[in-house]
Amino acid sequence: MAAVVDDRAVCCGHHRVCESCEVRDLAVCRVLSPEELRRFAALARHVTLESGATLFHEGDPATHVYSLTRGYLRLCKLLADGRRQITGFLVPGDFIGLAFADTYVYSAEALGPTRLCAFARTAFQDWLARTPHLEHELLGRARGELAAAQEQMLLLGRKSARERVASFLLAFARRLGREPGETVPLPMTRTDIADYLGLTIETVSRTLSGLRREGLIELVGKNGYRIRHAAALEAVAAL
Amino acid sequence: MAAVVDDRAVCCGHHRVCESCEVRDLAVCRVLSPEELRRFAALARHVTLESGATLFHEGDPATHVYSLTRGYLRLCKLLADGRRQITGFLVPGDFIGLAFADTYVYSAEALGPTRLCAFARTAFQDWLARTPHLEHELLGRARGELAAAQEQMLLLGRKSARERVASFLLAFARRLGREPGETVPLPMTRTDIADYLGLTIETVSRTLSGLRREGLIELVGKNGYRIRHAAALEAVAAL
DNA sequence: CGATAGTTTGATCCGCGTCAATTCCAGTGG
DNA sequence: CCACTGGAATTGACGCGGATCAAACTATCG
Repeated sequence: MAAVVDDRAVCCGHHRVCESCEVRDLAVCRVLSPEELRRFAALARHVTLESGATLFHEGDPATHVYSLTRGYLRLCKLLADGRRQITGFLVPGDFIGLAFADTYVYSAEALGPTRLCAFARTAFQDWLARTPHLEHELLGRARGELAAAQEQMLLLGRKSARERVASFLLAFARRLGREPGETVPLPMTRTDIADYLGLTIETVSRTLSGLRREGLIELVGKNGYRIRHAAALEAVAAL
Repeated sequence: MAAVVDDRAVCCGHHRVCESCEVRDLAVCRVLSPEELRRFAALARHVTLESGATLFHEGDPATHVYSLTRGYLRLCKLLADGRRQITGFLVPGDFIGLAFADTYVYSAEALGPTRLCAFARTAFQDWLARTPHLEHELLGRARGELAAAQEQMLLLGRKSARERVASFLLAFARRLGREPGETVPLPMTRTDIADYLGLTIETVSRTLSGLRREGLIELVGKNGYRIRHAAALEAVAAL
């Protein structure tokens, strides 16, 4: 694994414990008292991934859970012949560990330079069992992810290519908290977008070009975009 | 709503409290002490649905959560123009309330005569907050549903029609705990299967006929099937 | 029986996948 | 500064899997 673990950086990723920590919104910390945070910090280790590195592989024994503090991850599932489905993109503040128990059910790969907090899974589970309000917080997160997963099933099962791309652009902008009109970064490649939307790279490219030609969006370099007409794009998305 | 609520049937759906109750495996009860069960029972009401009835609609305020005791439900999401995606089928023992908070994120409809236990959502949430090990149980359920949802995304995004149908037949048989070779009931219509797999009714029908012609499965009436060659079917499913 | 809803099967069509050829950049080195 | 290079993106031509349209068949229920 290309992950670099920094054992000395005992940090839960939350400013109440660690001044140097860059994350503002770490699920597992938000609901804790200072005393709880101190004990919690002892469990955490910083992990750094370089661009394209794999955090863990689908099917491997699940040794850790993580909280993403910087950068973006893609979660991938593979078929035997290499076909790939990306089940989600993670942004800073997301927790990794809601969907699996003993083995990872997807691979996690860095879209660029990435930082995480890692927790040994068994220790985390033990600690979770003694911290009911944290479990409550995680259940809320799971709720949101389940609803999002079902929205994605609707997209994959019933929407056209054009509707899929429009839905994605709107959802990703909202995910990053960007106002309509602001530039949204696209940390993933066209291939990643295609594998997330159940399309091919060519169809994604053609569809983006079409939306740009029609003035609904603006492409900012190759790794960013801006929504010009949110209402029109929402109409295309068939929400 | 076509639901019939029986106010006198104070029953949590678990035999330890209610002799007449038919369910064997009710998530919200399994982890409770007798005393907890008694208090819990006061929250529950029996609901009966006739075939095709709607338990609740997508977008409505979420007033209740449920535990399915008898029959099968489909969970549906609709687009404005009527396109439908079924995000899951529920079988006895399943809990309904993991994916939504204030409003239902899908509609729930009975595939046949159905019985449920209903719990007022607010009361259930209050009670949940005071029962950590129940929250733990629900988090485990959410974990399983999330993993299943991601498997379904892989199916919808990347599998061919043939692979989808084969995957569905295998997964549904396992879901009902049927051994390979046993007859599996199909309580849903071809339309339901199509809307679950992101296909049309014609494609589902053609594909089932094809698998039957090849001897991989046997169709038992129109509402049942038997897997003749599990290994071959698994190969088709591209697991 | 007829009526109705669900299913199967066949013929045709089209959106998106596939294959192929440029084009566009971000590096990198001279 | 420009030339070169390799990976990513775009664009075009064409074909196929599954959707659509149409019709016949089956089962259930009055």
